[in-house]
Amino acid sequence: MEHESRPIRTRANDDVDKAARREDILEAARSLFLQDSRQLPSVARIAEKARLAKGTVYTYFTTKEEIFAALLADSLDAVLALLAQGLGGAQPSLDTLIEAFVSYIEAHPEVSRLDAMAYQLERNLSPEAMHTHKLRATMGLVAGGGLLEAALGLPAGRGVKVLSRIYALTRGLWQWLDYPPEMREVLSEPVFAPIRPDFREELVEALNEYVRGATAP
Amino acid sequence: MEHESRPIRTRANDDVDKAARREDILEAARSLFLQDSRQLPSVARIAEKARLAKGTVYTYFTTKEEIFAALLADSLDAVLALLAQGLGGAQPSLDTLIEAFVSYIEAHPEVSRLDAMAYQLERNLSPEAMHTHKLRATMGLVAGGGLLEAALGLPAGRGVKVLSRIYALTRGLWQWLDYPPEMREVLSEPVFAPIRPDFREELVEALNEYVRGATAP
Amino acid sequence: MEHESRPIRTRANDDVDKAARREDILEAARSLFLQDSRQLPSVARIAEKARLAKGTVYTYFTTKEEIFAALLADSLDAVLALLAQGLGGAQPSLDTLIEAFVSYIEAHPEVSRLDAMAYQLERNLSPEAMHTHKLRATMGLVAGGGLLEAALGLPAGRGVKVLSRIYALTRGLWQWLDYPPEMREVLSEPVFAPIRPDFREELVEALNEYVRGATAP
Amino acid sequence: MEHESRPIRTRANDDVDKAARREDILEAARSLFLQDSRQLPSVARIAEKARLAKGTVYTYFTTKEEIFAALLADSLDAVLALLAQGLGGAQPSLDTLIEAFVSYIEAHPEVSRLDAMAYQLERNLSPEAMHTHKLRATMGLVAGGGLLEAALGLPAGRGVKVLSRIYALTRGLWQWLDYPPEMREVLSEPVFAPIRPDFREELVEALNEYVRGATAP
DNA sequence: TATGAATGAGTTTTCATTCAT
DNA sequence: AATGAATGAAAACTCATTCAT
Repeated sequence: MEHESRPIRTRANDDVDKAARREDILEAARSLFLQDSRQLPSVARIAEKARLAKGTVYTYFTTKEEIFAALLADSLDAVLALLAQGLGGAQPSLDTLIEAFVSYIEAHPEVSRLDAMAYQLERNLSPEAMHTHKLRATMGLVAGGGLLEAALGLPAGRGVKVLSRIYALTRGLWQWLDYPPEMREVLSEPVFAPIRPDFREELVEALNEYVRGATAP
Repeated sequence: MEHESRPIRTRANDDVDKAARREDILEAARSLFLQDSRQLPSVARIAEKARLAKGTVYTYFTTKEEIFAALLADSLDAVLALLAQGLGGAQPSLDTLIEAFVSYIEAHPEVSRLDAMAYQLERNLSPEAMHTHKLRATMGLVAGGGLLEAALGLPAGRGVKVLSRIYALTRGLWQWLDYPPEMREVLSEPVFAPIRPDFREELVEALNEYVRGATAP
Repeated sequence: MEHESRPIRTRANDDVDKAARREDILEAARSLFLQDSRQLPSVARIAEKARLAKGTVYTYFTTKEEIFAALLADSLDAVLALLAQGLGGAQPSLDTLIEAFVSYIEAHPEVSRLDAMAYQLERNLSPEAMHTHKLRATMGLVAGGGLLEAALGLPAGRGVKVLSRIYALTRGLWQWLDYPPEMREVLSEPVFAPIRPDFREELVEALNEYVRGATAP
Repeated sequence: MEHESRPIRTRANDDVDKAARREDILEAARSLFLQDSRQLPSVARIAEKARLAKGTVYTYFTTKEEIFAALLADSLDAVLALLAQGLGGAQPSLDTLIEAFVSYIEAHPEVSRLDAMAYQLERNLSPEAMHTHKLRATMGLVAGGGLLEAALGLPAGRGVKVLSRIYALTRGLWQWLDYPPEMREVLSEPVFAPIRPDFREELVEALNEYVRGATAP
C-alpha cells in the first residue's frame, strides 16, 4: 500500500556493482575512522557517509568489526605490496627501503591507527572470519619475510622475525607519538619536548638502529 | 525518591582507609581489565567487584577514565622503579637488565594491555588531568633516560631516545603476540606458527638486536 | 552484544503511520505529565506508556525536551485556534469570548501545567530548536493580537499586549489555584478557604476585571 | 582511633547560633538558585556554599524541599511587609503603591523565580510541613487583603481577591518575560520584539489596567 | 552537633543488529 | 538487494538521603 516510492540507491545486481558498493562502505569507514581514531565510527555514520541505509551495510558485512578487519587486511596487503616493489629492484639499499617504508607510513596514518585498534577489533569476529583474517595476514607476512631474506641475504626464518619486529617497532612508536589534536595543545609546553619528537626522524633512526643490530654479524 | 539503606561495607574515615578503598577500586578495575582487555570494564562492574555501590566509585574518582589513568600511571611508576633498581647495582650487565625487564613485562600483562588502551583512554581526560598525567609520564621517562645514560655510558639525550624505543618495541611486540583466549584456539593450527612464537624469547631477542644496534659505535 | 528481537508493535513505514506514532508518543507524554505535573515524566515511562522501546522514542525526537517543546507548541496552536474561531463570528461579545477561553483552559489543564514548566523546559533546547520554538510562539501571538485588535477595535499593538496580559493572568491564577492531590486534602480545612476559591469563577472574574480596565477609555 | 581532628565548623549550641546557621543555609540556597533558576541547586552545592557538610544541612531541614519552602515563606513575608509599610502612610496613592511593589519585584528576582518553582517545590513536603507552610501563607494573604481593603475602601473579601490577582498577574508576566541568558541572545533578533518588552513598564501598565478594572464602580 | 563516606535507584542517551516491507 | 523503524541492553553519571564516627 505504499504510494510514494522511497529513493533506493541503484541496485547492485552483478558482482562488479556489489564489489563497488562494498568498497564504498570500506571507504566511508576508513575516512570516518581517520577523522577520529579513538573509536570505531558507528554503523549509522558509515552508512550515511556511504549514502546507504544502515541495513544495507549488513548485506555486505555481517558485523561492524568485519568492516574494519577488511580495512586492516587491505592495509597489510598494501604494505606488503610496497615491500615487494621495493625489493623487486636490482640491489636495493637498506636506506632506500626504510625511506620508502617510513614515507608510506607517514602518508597513511589510518594504517597505523587501525592497527592500534586491532586487538579490540578482532573481538567480535566469528571464528571463521577470524581464521580467514589471520590466515591472510600470516601468508602475507611469510611472503614478505621471504622477500626480505632474499634481498638482505638473511638465513631462512629470519625474514619473518625481522619483519615482525620492524612492524612492532613502528607500531609502538606510532602509538607513542601520534597525539590527538586536543593533546597536541597540551603538549606544546616546552617540558613535553622529550615526548614530542618528530615522528619521521624518530622512526627512521629507530629502524636504522634496529636493522643494524639485527643484521650485524 | 526514598532510599532504604543497606549495610555498608565499612566506612573509610581516615586517610589510610580511604587510600585502601581507592586501591580496592583500582585493583578491581585492574583485574577486570585483565580478564578482558578489549575494552575498559564498566563502572558498574568495577563497583561490584570492589563490593561497593556504583556511586561510591565516584567519590574516589571523578570519571571512569581517571581510574584507568591512575592505573596507567602506577604501571609506569613500577616499570621505572624496576629500571632504577636494576641500574642501581654496581655494573649491571645488559643481559641482566633485559632479563629483569622482560620478566616484569611477562608477569604484568596488565601493564602492556593498559598501555594498548592509552590512546583511547587519554581521550576523555579533562585537559588538566591530561596535563598532570603526561607531565608525570614525561618526568619519569626523563629520569629513566638519565639512569640509562649513566649505566650504559650514553651521551646526553640518548637515554630518553633509547628508552622510548625499547618501550615502543615492547609495546608493539606485545600487541602483536598477545592473543585473547578465543584467538588462541584458532591460532593453534600449524599454519599460524610464524605468528605465534614465544613472547618472552621474541622480546629478548628483539631487544638484544635493538640495543646492540643502538649502542654500536 | 547479541539482541534477540521481541515482537514489534507495528512498523510505521509511511508518513501517515509515522505521524501517528509520533502522536502516540506525545499523547503518552501528555497523559503522564497530567498525572503528575511536578516533573517531566522520564523517557522510560513515556516509552512504556506508548508501548514502544525506549530507543524508538529517540527516532522520533532527538531529545526528551523536544517532546515537551512539541507539546507546548501544540497547546499554543490550539489556544490560538480557539481564539481565531471565537473571533471569527460576526460580533463576538466579550463575555462569550472569555467564557469560551475559560472553558478551554479548564478542560485542558495540561496546557497550563505545561506552561508552568516552560521555563525549565526551554532550557535544554538547542539554540536552533529554541529559535524555532520561540518564533512559532511569537508569530502566533502576533496573529492573535491582530485578531483581538480587529474584534475589539483596539489600536495597533494593543492586541499583543492585552493578549499577553490575559495569558499572564491566566497562568498566574492557574498556578495559584491548581493544587496537586495531596495538597487538596490538606487544604480542605476551612482556614484555607481564602486560597481555595473555584478556579473557573476566579478566572472569569479576574479576566473581566482586567479586560474592563484595559479597554476603558 | 582518629588521629587527626578534621576541621569542624564551630558548633552551634545555642538557639542564636542555630538560627544563624539556618540562615546561612537559606542564604546559600537563595544565591545559588538566583544564579540558575531553572532548577533547585543540589544539597551538595548548598552545603558547600554555606561551608557546611552535606549532613549538617539535614540537621536544620528534613528535606531539600523544605529549604526552599522556607525561602518562599520568607519572600511572602517580605512582600506583605512591604505592602503593610506602603499602606501604613496616611493616604497612599495607587500609583505609589504599584511603583513600590514593582520596584521590589524587580529588585528581588528570586522571589518570582522561587514562586515559579512552588508547584514543584511543595511536592516532597511532609503533610505537616505543607500544612504549616500553607497556613502561614494564607494568614499573610488575609492580613494583606485586610490592609488593602482599608486603604482602597474595598468591601470585605475583595482585598484577598484583588491581592491574589495582582499576584497572579505579576507571576504570569514575570514568567513570560524573564528569559535565561542563553535565550536572551536568541531573542535579540527584531522579530522577537513583541515578546521582549521591558518588564517594569509592562508590569506597571498591566497592574494599572487591572487595578483600574477591579476598582471601577 | 557536625561530618562526609556510602548508597543505589534513577536519568538520559547510544548503537549494533534485526526484519517487515 | 535495499530500506530504515524498532529494539533494548548497556553505559556513565547524579544526587537526596542516611548514619557511623
